[in-house]
Amino acid sequence: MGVDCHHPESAQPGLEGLALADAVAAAANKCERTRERLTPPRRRVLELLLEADGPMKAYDLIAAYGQDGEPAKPPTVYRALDFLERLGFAHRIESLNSYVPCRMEGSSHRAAFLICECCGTAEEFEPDFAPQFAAAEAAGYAVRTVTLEARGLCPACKPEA
Amino acid sequence: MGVDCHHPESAQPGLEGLALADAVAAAANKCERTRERLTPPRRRVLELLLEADGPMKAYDLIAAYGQDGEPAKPPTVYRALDFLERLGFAHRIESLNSYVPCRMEGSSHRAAFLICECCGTAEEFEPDFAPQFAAAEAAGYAVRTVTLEARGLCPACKPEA
DNA sequence: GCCTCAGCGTTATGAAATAACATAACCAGG
DNA sequence: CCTGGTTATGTTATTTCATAACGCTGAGGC
Ligand SMILES: [Zn+2]
Ligand SMILES: [Zn+2]
Ligand SMILES: [Zn+2]
Ligand SMILES: [Zn+2]
Repeated sequence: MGVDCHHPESAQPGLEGLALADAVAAAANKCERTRERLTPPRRRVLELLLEADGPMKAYDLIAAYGQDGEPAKPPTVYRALDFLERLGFAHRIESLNSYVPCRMEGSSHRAAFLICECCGTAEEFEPDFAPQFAAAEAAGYAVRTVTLEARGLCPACKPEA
Repeated sequence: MGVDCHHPESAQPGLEGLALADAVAAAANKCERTRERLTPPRRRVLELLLEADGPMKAYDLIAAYGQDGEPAKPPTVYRALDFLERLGFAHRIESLNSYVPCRMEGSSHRAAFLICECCGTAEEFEPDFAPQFAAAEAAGYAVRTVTLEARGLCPACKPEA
């Protein structure tokens, strides 16, 4: 991952079996409550994100889309990603051109990530934007969204303390 | 720019004439001090960034590269951008796939941007990452770089208070 | 001088995202 | 029902963004 250190694969195993089904069901419930539709392509892309061991590229999703090995057409996946982002079920990581399922409980939140340059994991955390937000307001800005991506080494990949 | 409000062009006019020459000369000096080479393509791309009224896309730079109208080849510009980023003369804005010249005085700094979704300006500011940094360290992460991009409306484009 | 290597020019290709338009499913009102 | 507005999908093609690979050149150390 750009830094030469060779740790095993991602420390963030994807969901399987029941856990996966539960996560999808939770999303479905949330959609019902807000009268949004978790249609087949949307559900499929959400599954793929949840199953994955780390951030997925759009074209990884496209390739993995069909259970029979048939890829999806790009718009299918990009539309599903738009939906999942809008509902807060997934986040785009700008600096990786990649997508992850949301790992936070609370519904609407501002996402931020700690990205390991060795093993590729991207851990979501709940940032405190107070200082930046205050600075922006002071300058007269009306902030709508904030992207924060910190890159470095995760505990597992960090050369021992 | 995604939000329907129609303000005039970017509020960040590019440099011209003397100011431009000064800025380039300053970069050249800094390179000399660190034994880095501000070669013609690097200088040219820096000029283009400084002249611009706002964030420039890589292919905008490619198109504008030749004084005679001849575009550059993509690698020429991407290499120059890599250099300028490395030296701190330019920054990439991930959420726009765009580049801006560095507007801050201090040499090595962590860049952050306030991006107006109406007029397209991207104002650089010096963020205080203390809280996020502390949180990351507490989690065992060794943070190397941080990307922060806040999107919203600038004072000029904000519906009057 | 000679070597080394960073930088460059060039061709080609790969990766990421969207435009545009036709079709199909959903749903509320009549 | 059915009909019209709305939302979502299927499909083709294209655009936009970025890098691989290779050979050449010229600056600077010895
Ligand atoms: Zn989240
Ligand atoms: Zn790691
Ligand atoms: Zn800067
Ligand atoms: Zn503005």
